[in-house]
Amino acid sequence: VASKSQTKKPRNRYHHGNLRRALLDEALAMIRSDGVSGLTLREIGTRLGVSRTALYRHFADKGALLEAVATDGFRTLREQLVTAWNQAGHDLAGLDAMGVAYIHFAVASPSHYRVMFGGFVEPSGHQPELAVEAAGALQALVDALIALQRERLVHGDDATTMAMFVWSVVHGVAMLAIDGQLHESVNVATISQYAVERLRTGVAVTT
Amino acid sequence: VASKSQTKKPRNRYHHGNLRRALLDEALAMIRSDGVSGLTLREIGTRLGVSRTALYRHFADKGALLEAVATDGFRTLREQLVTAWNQAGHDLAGLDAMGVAYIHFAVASPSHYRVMFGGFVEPSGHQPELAVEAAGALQALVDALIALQRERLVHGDDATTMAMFVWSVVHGVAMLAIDGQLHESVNVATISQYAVERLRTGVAVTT
DNA sequence: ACCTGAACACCGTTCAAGT
DNA sequence: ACCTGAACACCGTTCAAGT
Repeated sequence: VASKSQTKKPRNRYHHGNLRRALLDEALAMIRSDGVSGLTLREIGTRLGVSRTALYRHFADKGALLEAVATDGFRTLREQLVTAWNQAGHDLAGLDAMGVAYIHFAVASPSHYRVMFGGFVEPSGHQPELAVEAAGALQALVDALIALQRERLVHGDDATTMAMFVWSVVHGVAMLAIDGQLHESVNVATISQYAVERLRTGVAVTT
Repeated sequence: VASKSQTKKPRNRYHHGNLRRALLDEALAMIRSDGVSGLTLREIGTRLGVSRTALYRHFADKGALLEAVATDGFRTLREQLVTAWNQAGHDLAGLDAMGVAYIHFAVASPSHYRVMFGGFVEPSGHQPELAVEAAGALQALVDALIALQRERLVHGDDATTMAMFVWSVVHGVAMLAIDGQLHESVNVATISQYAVERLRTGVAVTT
């Protein structure tokens, strides 16, 4: 733990301990406080006590930095989905928990979430890592649905199609919540609960 | 019609026929071809053969221009939703048609759609026109659901909550499609159809 | 190998001045 | 009232030069 906290204030050192990680963390902090449009490469350098151009040793350009931010987000999202699924038990309640966890992630880190889905990164990009992490987050959902299918708890439809649908629902709720587009009479908790219930009704096998 | 096409190439005129409308149209054209990040106020002025600062006579700043673009988008979206609802007949098939029309609008004009939902405009803004148009688009959906409730075709749940749920689903599908996040084995038509069907299952009264 | 400082091209916005 | 040209502050990025 001590060796990691060492990289926190690395001033007056020619060789930066782990500049790439520090740049990424600072970018995340700036995005969180000032939004995506408030992120400037120059300010990152200033805050880290490093030249404005030092960043280019670790990222090709601003787009590559945002790509790394998005990749980091998908990794975190997958972890939280898997945790929710495991903690709730591998049943329909687990599916509910994943939906809630998904929306919670987006609402808790709206700007980070927007970098992942706001069109800032090209999905057809040559960087495979982003695609791998994004696919991994979706796979957590597919795996859960397959497990539920095995126990005859959800329809036997194509699992990937079902997963895309479930993802669409929680993604839609999350985006509307972030954008402040939810009608005043319908708060996040209400619509989340309603969505999860209707999701279950639409997907689960009626006994 | 002739009087409108007159504003198309208004060069060498001190008094511009309808500069505000021309600025908005040019902004839409630039967004469509180059994306939101490709929109620059300077280029708009150049293309219209007008000073770079002429725009500030009609819009407070770039944000106000984007706000107008978003407002325009919500107005078009509502029109297309109402048209779909009316043409398909005021029944469950009409609800399907609205869902398809919604996704079609987003996929056909991805950058315009992103301005409406990409966090570029503050929903808490002092400009009431944007909020009015956004609420109007949602209202088209609420009205349809109320009509369906009257005929006992959908559940008697709170219509606004139901509308927010339906909106979330089509919004989620649309955003994932625009972002290119749909899994390769699931194209837009497939997930749209699946979503509309599951939506109906989740919302309709089971006879 | 990694970092620096100056420089370049570009942008949104302001403002005194024109008609 | 509406528009213009010059100017200001800011940004991403490049590049020869340093250690």
